Amino acid sequence: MSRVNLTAPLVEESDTSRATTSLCCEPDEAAETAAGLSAEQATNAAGIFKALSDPVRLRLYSRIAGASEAVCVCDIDDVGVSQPTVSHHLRKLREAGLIDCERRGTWVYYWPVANATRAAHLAL
Amino acid sequence: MSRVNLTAPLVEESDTSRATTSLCCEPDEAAETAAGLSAEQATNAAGIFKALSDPVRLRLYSRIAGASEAVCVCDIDDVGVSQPTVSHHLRKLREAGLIDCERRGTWVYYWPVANATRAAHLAL
DNA sequence: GGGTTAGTTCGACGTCCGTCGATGCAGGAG
DNA sequence: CTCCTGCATCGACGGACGTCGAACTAACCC
Repeated sequence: MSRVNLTAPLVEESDTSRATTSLCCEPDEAAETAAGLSAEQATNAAGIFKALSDPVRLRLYSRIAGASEAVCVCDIDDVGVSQPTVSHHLRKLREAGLIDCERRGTWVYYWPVANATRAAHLAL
Repeated sequence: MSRVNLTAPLVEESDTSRATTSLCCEPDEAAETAAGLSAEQATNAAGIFKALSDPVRLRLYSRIAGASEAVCVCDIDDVGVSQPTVSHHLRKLREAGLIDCERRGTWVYYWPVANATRAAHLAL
């Protein structure tokens, strides 16, 4: 663990410790911390991150997004979970707007939606 | 909803439907679909995405990552949830390796960890 | 028609997650 | 020392999530 031990003794120095007698939350620091995302932007981007926050789902997406053409489900269902589970994850990715699909005869093909990860890139 | 209705009539054409009589999962399509992430890569990147998959947490991170200097907790705790919840989310971000912190007198300051989102960028 | 194969949907289970109030703990002020 | 403030931790609650087997549907073939 490289986490800071918050109960440990702690820093001793010097120039910054002078500030401990003044206020921390100054009223016009806005220029530094106001940036951030709006509540709406955060919700949108978080939705994309959530869709990619499962290892299985992320592997499925990376296979779909990395292929040069639409991919058949049966080509990417070797990710260690049952077939209904794969279907469930693909649905989540669809609902997040990251991929789309189409039935071609017996099989269903998936492909990535262009620019679907833009909001996520802005947050990173 | 722009989702494909999988129970709908379905496409009628033509050149691609010829392929329905052949196999879908061809043995040497590897070059197209093998790409994807390894199970380990996916787990790592998914951990980062998971840390950013909550709107509140994403806003906290964007404020910390967007600031030019370390940020005091009290400068970013106006996100609409209680103080223990903010602390909980900051801990999650720390455990994901996205931020780090340090105590300075009465207050605790947070800053982003450099290159912590690299694995996530690779997956996007 | 019946049978088979590909894939989604349903229902249930256990686990994880976000939220809160209450509590604990460190540091500064008097 | 005692009070007060800033923040982390604890314990509990409700809801969401990942997983599976079973059931269902669409398409193809005989």
